[in-house]
Amino acid sequence: MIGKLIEGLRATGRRLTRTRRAVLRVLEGNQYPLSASELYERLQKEKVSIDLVTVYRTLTVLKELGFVSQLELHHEGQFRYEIRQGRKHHHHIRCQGCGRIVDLLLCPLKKLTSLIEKETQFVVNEHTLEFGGLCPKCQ
Amino acid sequence: MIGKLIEGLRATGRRLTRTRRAVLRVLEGNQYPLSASELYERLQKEKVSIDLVTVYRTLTVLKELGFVSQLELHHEGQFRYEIRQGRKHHHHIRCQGCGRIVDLLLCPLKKLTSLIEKETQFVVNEHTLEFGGLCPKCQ
DNA sequence: TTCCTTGCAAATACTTTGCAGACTG
DNA sequence: CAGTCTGCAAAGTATTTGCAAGGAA
Repeated sequence: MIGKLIEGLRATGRRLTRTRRAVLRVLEGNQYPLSASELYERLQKEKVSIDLVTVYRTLTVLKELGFVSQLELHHEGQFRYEIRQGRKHHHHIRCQGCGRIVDLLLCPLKKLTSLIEKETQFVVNEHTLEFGGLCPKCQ
Repeated sequence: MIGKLIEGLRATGRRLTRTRRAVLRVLEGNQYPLSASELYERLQKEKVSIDLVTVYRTLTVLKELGFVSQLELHHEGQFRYEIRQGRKHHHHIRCQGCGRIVDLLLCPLKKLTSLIEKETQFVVNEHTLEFGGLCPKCQ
């Protein structure tokens, strides 16, 4: 992914830096979407010297370049970020007990969109769908 | 609705006040869910003297009593509140241009829930579904 | 009169911005 | 070397909490 990142950065007059590389690496190594502060903590554990502000700025850049997507899960009050590059459209389910987040691969909403467009006269560009419940350990 | 409110307040050792009555009235008079600060502005326009903090506290109480539901629409970074009492389960669509929020009456997700429970081993308790697009005026 | 409720000030949590020095290409 | 990037400090936004005065029953 680094190759494409360099390409994307150059194309927009930006540079590949130690911190951008590190943020992308940590995101790639994670199963579930991370918040800025979680990302910051992981980087600290890996002895990567970085400021929280830089984490935010880096995530903004990666989002602009289309490498990550930004999610807002309900009842969280913060953003989360996950690698988007090469991943299919998907949704999430979050455990109300422990907060664990799991991907859902199915998306039943494509058919629904045209129905909603008729009902509301909107042009639908995006949707968010999220489930909440209890994971096996928390039941 | 005031009758039921008094009942609910009394049952939990609370009182009916000028501000609680006013907050409920404004919410009832609105088509779409309001944020705390929007509610505050409306109250000011109606010459109701109230503090923003009290708006938040009142909304919390109304939520606890089940009179309003709290929503988090995406890309907003704030909560919104709408009357829940006597309303059916529904979702929303929000215009990416002007921010207008419209109710959707259909909910296609009941059937999906059991499928997701099988897929993830979670017990599903809630879901959020939201669409974003452009309303007729903003297209 | 009791004790719940309110307003004001301040704190909190997450995120963004300003600026000068550090680093990439 | 030019111009981008970073860290630090500070500001911004939404929301919550502490406390003493005000108000409902």
